[in-house]
Amino acid sequence: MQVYNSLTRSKEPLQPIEPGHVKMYTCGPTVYNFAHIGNFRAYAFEDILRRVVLFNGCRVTQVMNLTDVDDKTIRGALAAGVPLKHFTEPFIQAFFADLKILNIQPAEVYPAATDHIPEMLALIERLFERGLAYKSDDGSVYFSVAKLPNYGKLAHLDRANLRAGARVAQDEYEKESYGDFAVWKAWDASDGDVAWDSPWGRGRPGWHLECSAMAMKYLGETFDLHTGGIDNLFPHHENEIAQTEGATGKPFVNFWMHCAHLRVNGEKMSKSLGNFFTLRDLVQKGWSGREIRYVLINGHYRQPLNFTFDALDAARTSLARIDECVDALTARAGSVAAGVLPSWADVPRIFFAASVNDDLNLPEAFAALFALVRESNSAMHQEVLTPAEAAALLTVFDALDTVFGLIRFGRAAGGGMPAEIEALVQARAEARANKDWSGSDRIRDELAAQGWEVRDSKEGQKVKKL
RNA sequence: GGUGCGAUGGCCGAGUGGUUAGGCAGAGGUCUGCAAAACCUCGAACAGCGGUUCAAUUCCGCUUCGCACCUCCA
Repeated sequence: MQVYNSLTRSKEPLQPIEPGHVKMYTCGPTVYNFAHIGNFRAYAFEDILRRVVLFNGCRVTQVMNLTDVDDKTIRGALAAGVPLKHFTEPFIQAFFADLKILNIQPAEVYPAATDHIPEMLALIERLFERGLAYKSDDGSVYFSVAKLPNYGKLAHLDRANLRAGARVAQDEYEKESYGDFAVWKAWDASDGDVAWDSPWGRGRPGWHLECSAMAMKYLGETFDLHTGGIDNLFPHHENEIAQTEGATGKPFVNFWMHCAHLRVNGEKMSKSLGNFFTLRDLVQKGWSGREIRYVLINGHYRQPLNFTFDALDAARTSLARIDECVDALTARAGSVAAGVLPSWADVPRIFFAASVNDDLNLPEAFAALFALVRESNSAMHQEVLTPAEAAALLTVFDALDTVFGLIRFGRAAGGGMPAEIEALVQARAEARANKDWSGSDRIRDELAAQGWEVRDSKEGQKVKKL
């Protein structure tokens, strides 16, 4: 497979250091609130990446950090009047629950920043040894960007052209030069009781340092792949590179991948625009995890994605179409063992693999999926599909679904129908046998009113809960 | 000011120097008592202006508009 590497700004074959085993680090949530769908776009992208690597027969070791100490978590804990861990724990659990709703595969390791303070202190020590860190008057420790010649290689930023952004006041910290960033932040009153001892005084780790220390601990000083949202490219990822390469003198990461932002109704998501949604907001509005997942992975990860309710509607209809096809194939296959695949299935099957391996081109992968749906339906319509072929097609759908993660996932449970529904269906069968069409239609309306859809086919009535 | 990205049919969203992306929505048809589903067919797009070329939606330049980052936003 080949992927777009932000470092080289080109597509390159993804070759892991250890053949057949991709080690990746993905920037995880800051657990001060429920994650929103913009966050989940990034996690869904990383999930697809992971699944495509697995699809290619490689092993994956994925590390996703939990940032459980920073300005926002500290502020939240102080406002709630509880210890930091007590404040963050529910959001960590909510995050894992949300991942399940979206069928995002769990990472191998979820290290929390507060559990890795010793590793962080050791890393700062190494930076001092290399002459890359200095202590300021207020007790904070800064990384000296000027000492690292290739600082800016990821963001392609020229230090001479850096200028103050609007995000942070310039006089906030006591730094030697603009561009230096804190690896250790000295305690102040706004931190409450959140502080750790260090050789440089009480304080807490800088955000960038957390990721460097934890990535190195679990994946080694040099590993394959690091991902995140495009907004993390600078300064976060640039600074991770600076810290790690500064300390080790070795390359940190071979491949960097970044996903574009999500917009909602064509606008940046924001609370004031009323288009700010957490996953649970959408679930409360009646959208399922698989419908939301469909929308999130339906675009290419490097293009901005416009999230709309029309798109969710389209996802619902599209998924129903896939479900109908899979159900029909399942019925056709019966208990027959998979036989030879119909020849027309080869093109979409191969096209699918080529698409996902070309920098995760999911839109094309979906086109392949729908080609299979269309051709399968067509073959069944013409009654030329054998049960063995249907069974073989189902194995193909399942193979594709190892990447999509939504064909077999999250479908409304079939289950039995309540006795009163059963009775209505039975009554309707009798009405139909008597060609009592108005009676049949009346019962169909009644079933619809109770949330059950009935369809007539050659095999009889098909009843489905809506 | 710097560094990048983008503009595709009613909506979402790929891709390509010449040949149907795909999904949703829409139109017509087949099937059906009707409906639904399914199948078949169809219409509809490449922001604007130049340039290169036999040929440009695709390559180049400019313009307009939009987005992202420029020190702790996925």
